[in-house]
Amino acid sequence: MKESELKKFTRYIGEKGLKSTSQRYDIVKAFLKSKGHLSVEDLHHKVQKFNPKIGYATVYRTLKLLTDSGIAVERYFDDGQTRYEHLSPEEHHDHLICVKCGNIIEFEEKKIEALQDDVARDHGFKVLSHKLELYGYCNSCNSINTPGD
Amino acid sequence: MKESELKKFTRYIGEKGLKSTSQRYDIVKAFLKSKGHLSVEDLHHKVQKFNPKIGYATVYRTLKLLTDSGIAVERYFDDGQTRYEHLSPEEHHDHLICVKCGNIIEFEEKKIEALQDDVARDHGFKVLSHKLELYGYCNSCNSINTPGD
DNA sequence: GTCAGTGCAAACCTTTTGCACAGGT
DNA sequence: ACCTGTGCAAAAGGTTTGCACTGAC
Repeated sequence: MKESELKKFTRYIGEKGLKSTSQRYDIVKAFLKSKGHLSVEDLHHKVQKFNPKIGYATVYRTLKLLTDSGIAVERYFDDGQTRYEHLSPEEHHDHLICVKCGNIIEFEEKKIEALQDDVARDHGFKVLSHKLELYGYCNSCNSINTPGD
Repeated sequence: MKESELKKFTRYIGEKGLKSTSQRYDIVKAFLKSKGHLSVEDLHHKVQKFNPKIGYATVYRTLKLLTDSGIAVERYFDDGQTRYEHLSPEEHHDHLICVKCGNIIEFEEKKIEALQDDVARDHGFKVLSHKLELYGYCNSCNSINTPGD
């Protein structure tokens, strides 16, 4: 029995005795509607359409709630901004990142995940989440690149 | 034929027509002597012992050179500081990170790397480097943790 | 009515940059 | 002598925090 992410948030708010405010719901809904790797800036911008008075601080604070409630995960790429993406254990994906054009391709590989679990077990580690990023040249950038050097 | 990392730096400096200054060598040597994931703060502190006048700016600038010359790689964990570690393709390692105590365990798994190459190939991607981090509870934190949530 | 949540601005921290001086070439 | 590199301090991002006001309970 799978509950929607919005329900999950509502439940989290309830369990923690937090208040359900319109700002929080605007932000959560904007987040859930989006996909990919949202920066705080992105999300703040989207939320402005619902409620132009919402400030960065509230977005930051709500994003923390989303992270704590297991709906979102923080990601650190190399652009100096923390980005947030949906956490859905069943459809976890990893990233191929082109260092030339910055394009990010998502992929999924069950066999790698299985091996990860093996490694973790060997170290007595209980894995909650993981992050796998491959950096290199994507197909198009690779063909431009001269192989000799 | 494998050259030392210091030689590699010297060569890089020469090729680019950059100047070899004592500050640069102090920083590079301090970096090469260290292991693990150095923050700029860490490295600055270490370098102070050789030359107390070296400032943060020079450390940052030299670390960029180290990155460009393929001696160091930047890493982004979740503490808001960029960390640098040695790049040695032959002895690449990945990380198990305890979300409770912050302990970082390094590991290496050739089979995972092989699968990564397969995935990359499927996408026409030429991989230069990668980053694999497993987040969870380490052995000691796990035993403290009550399994029944 | 109380107390957590919000919005704003200031504070903070890491990283970058401008500029005058130092030092490698 | 030239011109890059350095050190300092200021600036520039991104993120957090203090505080008075708002609004959920």
